[in-house]
Amino acid sequence: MKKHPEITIHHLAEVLKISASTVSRALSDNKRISEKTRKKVQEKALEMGYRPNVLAANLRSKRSMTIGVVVPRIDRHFFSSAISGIEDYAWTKGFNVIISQSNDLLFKEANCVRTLFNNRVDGIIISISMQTNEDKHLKLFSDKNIPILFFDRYCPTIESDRILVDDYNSGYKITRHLIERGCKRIAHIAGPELLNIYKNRKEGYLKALEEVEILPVKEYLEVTGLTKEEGKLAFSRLMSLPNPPDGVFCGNDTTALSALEYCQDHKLRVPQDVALVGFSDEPFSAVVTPSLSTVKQPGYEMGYLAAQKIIDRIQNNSVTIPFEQIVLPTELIIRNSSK
Amino acid sequence: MKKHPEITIHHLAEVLKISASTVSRALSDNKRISEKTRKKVQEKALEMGYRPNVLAANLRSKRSMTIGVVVPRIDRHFFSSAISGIEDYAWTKGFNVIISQSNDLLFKEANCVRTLFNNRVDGIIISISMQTNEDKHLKLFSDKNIPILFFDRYCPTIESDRILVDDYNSGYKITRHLIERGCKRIAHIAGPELLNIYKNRKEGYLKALEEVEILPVKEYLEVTGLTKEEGKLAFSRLMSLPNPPDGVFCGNDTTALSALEYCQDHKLRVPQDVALVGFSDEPFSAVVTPSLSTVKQPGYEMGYLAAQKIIDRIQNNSVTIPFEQIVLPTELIIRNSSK
DNA sequence: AGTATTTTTGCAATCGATTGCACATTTAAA
DNA sequence: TTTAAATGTGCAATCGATTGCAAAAATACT
Repeated sequence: MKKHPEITIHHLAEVLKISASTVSRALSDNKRISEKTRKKVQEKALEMGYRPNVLAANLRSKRSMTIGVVVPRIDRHFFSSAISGIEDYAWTKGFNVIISQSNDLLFKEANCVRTLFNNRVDGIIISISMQTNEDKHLKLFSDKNIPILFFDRYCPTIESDRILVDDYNSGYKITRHLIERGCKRIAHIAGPELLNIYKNRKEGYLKALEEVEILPVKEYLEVTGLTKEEGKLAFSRLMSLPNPPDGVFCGNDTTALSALEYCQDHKLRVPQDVALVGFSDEPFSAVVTPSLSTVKQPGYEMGYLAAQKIIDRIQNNSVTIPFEQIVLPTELIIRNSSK
Repeated sequence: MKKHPEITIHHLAEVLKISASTVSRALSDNKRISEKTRKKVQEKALEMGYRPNVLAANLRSKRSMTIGVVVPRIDRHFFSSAISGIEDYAWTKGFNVIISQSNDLLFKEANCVRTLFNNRVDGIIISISMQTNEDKHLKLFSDKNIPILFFDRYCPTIESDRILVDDYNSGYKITRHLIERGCKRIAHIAGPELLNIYKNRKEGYLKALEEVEILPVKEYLEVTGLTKEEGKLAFSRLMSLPNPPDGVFCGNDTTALSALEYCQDHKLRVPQDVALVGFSDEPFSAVVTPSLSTVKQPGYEMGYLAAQKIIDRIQNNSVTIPFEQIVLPTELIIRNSSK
């Protein structure tokens, strides 16, 4: 007797003395197959330990049931939460999630995108790198009409769905908060203008100042890469000014933390001497001393929503559905660093 | 003229007036193709924007160039670091990484594993859930001789490669450290015995006590699920003992943090009244006040190594290579919580 | 030139599932 | 009973690349 190392529909067909097409249809619950044969086939399939060959099915149907994800770094909490959300939803719909990280480098991002493209993912969810100042690599997808969805950091020149948070308002709320607690000289450590998220945060900041008729001071605006090191440098520049700020809105929690460290080293009291607010609500923010005021971004929810949106578009890939830009609200969390 | 929405080797063959097989061989640098035609084909391929159909190739060659990863939660720093390492290496070798999370639930883990199996991943890297007390679902892989590799949390009944850290020694080092700084009554908040990592940490703890002839006190050993809540409860039980401990080795940083919070709420000084040590070196551990002593596990390196190991096994899938268990050293980081 | 040898190329089957179309069977309607 | 409609099943092509085998072409050797 012949051994069947891997059962195919043809083996089932042979055993059941019906055609492979019937088996295929029976297994996919096609309504053109009678209840009787369907049951017969499914039972036999189970009995013989049949497992469908996803590869073959995908080849034929020209889908891969896979969505690609590109993020700057997987090990950053916001992104891993988002991925968690993506993964949770995708899994329920039978989609796989292939992830890749750009390390905030444009060439690496282009590389990832191309690989995902060659692997024929059905759609791509991406948060672009800090260096991304062109969209050639992304055109690959939009040109071929493969759904692409940006979350958080997006490329404005590509028409597509976007899941964002309200950075403008967040920047505004933070600054308002600093004003209301009595800060007079409010500085902002911003991220690269290239990314709209940072630009918007900055504009929210400026708007809040304008509203209470505080003139923005050029020296109070630092633009950096928002790393720990750059943050510390920027903050030390700020505090070395003849008239240093008494409130600083840091572009993210990492720079806020390095500001905090600077203060500890230089015996500055937070928030008495200078109030600090960060951005993102990293896991450490609630537990540092003093605890760090910040803005909470719903990472998991964004990911979940992103997955919903893109799978929906994959499955109804009509070009008719207009692109949607969903802007989620954020939550200002006031902690001791600015109380 | 006919439009070619997606170029295949057949289109190339047609244009170049050679056979598809030659094209296929030329593209894969097969040595049986002359330099001349090879160049000709490759240039044309580039010119026409040919991209190989990975699906078709994989179907034929019965590989998927994909490795599956199952972790309890993606958004935990240790795991996201490991994934980052896996991803970085796999990418260099042209492998994709499909990730899935078990949420520390056995049934979800079994589900993930089965899906990956059906998707015909070439290998699987897994860190098992806290509930995993059986190995049926993993047998799927070992039975079919598909490489499986455990990292950190492993299933002892499955023969396979493993990348671990030296939990026993870590537990030992932590306890030694507490002893040396003068602690007399040392407690341990342990994780479920089901997982060897926790068992080993506990045994390291016991070994250290034994060495200095401290008799283990039953009440000083708490076994929990190591969540924030359970940690707090366990710690409060410890501190409510008639003779509370003056040093606690917490099973992870999360429980150590909740212990810290308990101390703050109850006006206990750390480390004067009770010294604390955690495990894993979470991002927050260095920045809480007091900063948390802990053990650093090389997450990224473990992931990177895991990917190397499994890809190596996939590519030389001879059964002859004996399974390997790699145990990486950890680093005890002494911070203020136990100084 | 003629044969042996090596190099290069092509034919056709294969991987396993899907699907349009046609044919067969059953059921309903006239 | 006949015709029409509905339901169930099978044939064969298809998705795109790979590969064993054989044939053709190029080269080497008497």
